[in-house]
Amino acid sequence: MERKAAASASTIKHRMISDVLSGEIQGGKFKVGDLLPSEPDLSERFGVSRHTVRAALRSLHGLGLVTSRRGVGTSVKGNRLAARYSHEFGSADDLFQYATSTRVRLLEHDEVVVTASMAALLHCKAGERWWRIRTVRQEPSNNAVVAYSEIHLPLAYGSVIRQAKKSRQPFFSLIETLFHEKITDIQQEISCVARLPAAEAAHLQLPKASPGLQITRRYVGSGGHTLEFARSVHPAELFKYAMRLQLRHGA
Amino acid sequence: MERKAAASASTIKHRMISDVLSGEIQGGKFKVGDLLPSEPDLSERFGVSRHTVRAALRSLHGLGLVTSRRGVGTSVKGNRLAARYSHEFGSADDLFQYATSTRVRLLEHDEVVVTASMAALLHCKAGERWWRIRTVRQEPSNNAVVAYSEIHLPLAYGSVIRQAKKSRQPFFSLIETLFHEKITDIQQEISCVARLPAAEAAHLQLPKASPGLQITRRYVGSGGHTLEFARSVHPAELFKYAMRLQLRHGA
DNA sequence: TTCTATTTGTTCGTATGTATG
DNA sequence: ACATACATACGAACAAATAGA
Repeated sequence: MERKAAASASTIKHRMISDVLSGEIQGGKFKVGDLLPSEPDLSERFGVSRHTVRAALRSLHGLGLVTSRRGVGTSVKGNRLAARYSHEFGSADDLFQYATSTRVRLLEHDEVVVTASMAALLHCKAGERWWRIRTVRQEPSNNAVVAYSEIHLPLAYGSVIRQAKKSRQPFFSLIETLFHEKITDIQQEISCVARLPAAEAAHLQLPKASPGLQITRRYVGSGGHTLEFARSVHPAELFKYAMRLQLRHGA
Repeated sequence: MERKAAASASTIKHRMISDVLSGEIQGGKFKVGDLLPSEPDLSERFGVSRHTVRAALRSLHGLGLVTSRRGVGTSVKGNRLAARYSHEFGSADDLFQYATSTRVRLLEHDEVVVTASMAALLHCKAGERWWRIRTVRQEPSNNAVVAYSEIHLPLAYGSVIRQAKKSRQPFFSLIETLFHEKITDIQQEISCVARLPAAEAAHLQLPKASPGLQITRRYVGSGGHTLEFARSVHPAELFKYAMRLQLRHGA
């Protein structure tokens, strides 16, 4: 009831004009780099005030189609609608949406020699020695296990493991502060594992060969090297990864 | 225009005003949900024309801090500007990481009365009538099914279904162009379904009760209403959702 | 229910400032 | 110096949506 079906027949002038111009840009009448007619010229063409033309151009600017330079004119920047959606975090901690409500427990940590397949994930050479840490996350109320994680750290950062036991901060956060590193990039993959390995299913208190949600994250420092690699598995149904992607204006 | 530090020491009136208001919002003088003073009131307060106030508010709107409703006023939408990590897309299409390589096939579409549980997902009232569309996505090379989707659209947008068959564009993209809507928010949830319903498993050419990766997305327009709701299921192991979160500079 | 006051949205006109070529 | 083009800013009026009397 609140939405009218009259779609492209807008009576609003500046929108009509931006529609026409947007169509002409996407249709190729104005190519990328071309200068659009000047604002007074467009005013005359469409029979509207310059103010209205500017409102239309502002909309095109918001769509990323044109860019204006004073003293020069308005030129075509792109011919495809470029919206930008972003998924933003206050900090990397926000990745762990359950972090506040759950408790982490360190199971074990040992030095391992990385295999070829693991090396591909860590972006390092096979045969290198890394720390491997195993943890579970539990709901404090009923002790239900919500995550089993396997974390790999470069040998140099081993001291954060002790710290983590005391401070309860995530590894990457400790690495940032203790080693003056800066996480500039997080590469994350989410997938569904049809049959969890027996050991992991056991940690999650699930029957053998249960399915699970798997999330892998590689934390990359400013130098491009891996600061931490984490793989977590979660019981199916119990865990949900929610995110919100918002349109960013003024790209 | 943006030489550099012109932010707070700008002589441009509308910019100065947006700086002040932005500061007051972030400082807590106006809380989220609060209504800002009306445009005429702000004109008087700052001693400028309403036109200039509107330019300032437009800038705040672009920053995602406020939202305006005709007949009501301008209210505060958020109070934070700088997030550190962001996951960006060129467009909402990029959510479908496989979209370019796969082909979508429309199975059926019908009008349905939304149940109470569905209404919660759609953010509408139970009993409303919506369109429901079922599709599958196939790999062109071997015809393997990579996704089964169930899409809900408000009745008013039914015309895009015909269009989708011809133009092969996603529904939300057609709604944007045909109805002058703008997707400002996408709420996405990723989870693992332990046992897919029989019908869905069949569509995915999987054995009964197979696990699957489920992704739900709610596309929200600028008015806050749902433009499209989509639920997709993918075969386990076959599908991976990858993303990259990058540190934003200047934060 | 109808009416009215309020508030934002659209559009016009006009004038001046500032960067470019 | 000059004309051109966009940027900023003022004033005015009406339309459309909303909320409350």
